[in-house]
Amino acid sequence: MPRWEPSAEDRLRESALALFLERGYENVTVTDITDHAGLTRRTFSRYFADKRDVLFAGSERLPAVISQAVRDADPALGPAEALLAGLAGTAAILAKQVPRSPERRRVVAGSTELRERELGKFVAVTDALAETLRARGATDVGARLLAEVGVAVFRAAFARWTEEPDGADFPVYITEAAAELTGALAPIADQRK
Amino acid sequence: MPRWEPSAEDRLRESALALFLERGYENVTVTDITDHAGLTRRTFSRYFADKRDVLFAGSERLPAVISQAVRDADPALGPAEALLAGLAGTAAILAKQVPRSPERRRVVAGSTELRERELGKFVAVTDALAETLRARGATDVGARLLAEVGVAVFRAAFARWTEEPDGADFPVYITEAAAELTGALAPIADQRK
DNA sequence: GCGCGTGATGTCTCACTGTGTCATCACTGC
DNA sequence: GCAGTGATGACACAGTGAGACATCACGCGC
Repeated sequence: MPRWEPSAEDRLRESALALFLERGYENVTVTDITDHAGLTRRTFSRYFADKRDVLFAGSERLPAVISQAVRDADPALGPAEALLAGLAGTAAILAKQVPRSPERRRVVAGSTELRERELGKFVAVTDALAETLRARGATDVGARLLAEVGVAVFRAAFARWTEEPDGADFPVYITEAAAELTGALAPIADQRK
Repeated sequence: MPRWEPSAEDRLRESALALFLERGYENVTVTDITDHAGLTRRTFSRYFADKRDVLFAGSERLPAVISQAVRDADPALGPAEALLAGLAGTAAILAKQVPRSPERRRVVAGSTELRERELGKFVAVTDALAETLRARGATDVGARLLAEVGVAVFRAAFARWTEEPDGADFPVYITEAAAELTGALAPIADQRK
């Protein structure tokens, strides 16, 4: 229930993104952001755990969303197939819901600190996915590795999608990346039997 | 060429690890570390970029070491096979060279901040590996994904190796993890053709 | 043997971050 | 109206990372 100027949180996020794009993440202080938004540093801390966090709004929901999608996949599918279906489904939703993805991506790519944080967010996704895949019958180590591969595929697809603004839909990139990976892994897989 | 008490850098690392193990990473300040080592905070900054860095000595060499191992693999091997061979080879060397791995691992596992930093280090490995795999004939996207999978396999193997002190050799865990992964991916791979 | 330069370390200082505590203000419901 | 509640501001403090400069120990040439 916002009372003052609407939605301090959104204003902070907007200001942050704008300033980061303009000067680069490292050259912007929290005070710069709050001044720009007409608020104080203390208020910033109430909405975001730290300076990096202002760029990762809603990411705490991603693990639940993705694993739910995998859980909801056709029960006849094995773990790996369910994983792919779930990723593609999530990508379709995400592509519409998350605004400013390309801008955010550019800022994150420009700072080691931010890339580290992003990786941390994906670890949460990996953990949740591994748990879900175990529940769908994968072995312990297999579930972990499958989850890790799934996240890698997701990130590769996400990168291409944001880099090609007028390219294909997000889910298309997912199946493409997965095909490319299994192709590259085929020599090892075949030798296995 | 150190002149005073031998090797300030090593003393700082030792002190840091000891204190982190004793009280936990978050509850130790840089001043605590330097006091313990008989040095000053300013000197700490000269050896390490930040507080986390004191736990990641030598990690900047890892990308070069691993990619060199992949480059050195039998030229007859394809990218994926060379990757596995290189990882196993590096693991064998690493297992002997890096001291205190289990302790370090325990500390890192106890702090989100440190886990993030570790992920960042592995990104450098992934980048170097992707470049090497491209040189060995993998496609752009395929090289990236293969590298990512390689790092995942490496980390899974590393985790098991440090968790089972009297278990098998590090390289054994690598081939085990790779086999498990290709097994889990088989359904997708088969459907591909 | 001696001073000199070089490099490692210490001292001092400052900007920035993250956080606790308390005051203040705007709106809600009575 | 008026008390209460919740968002925001003001102030303070510990911790970090970094610049500028002083200082000290060693190795070398004379």
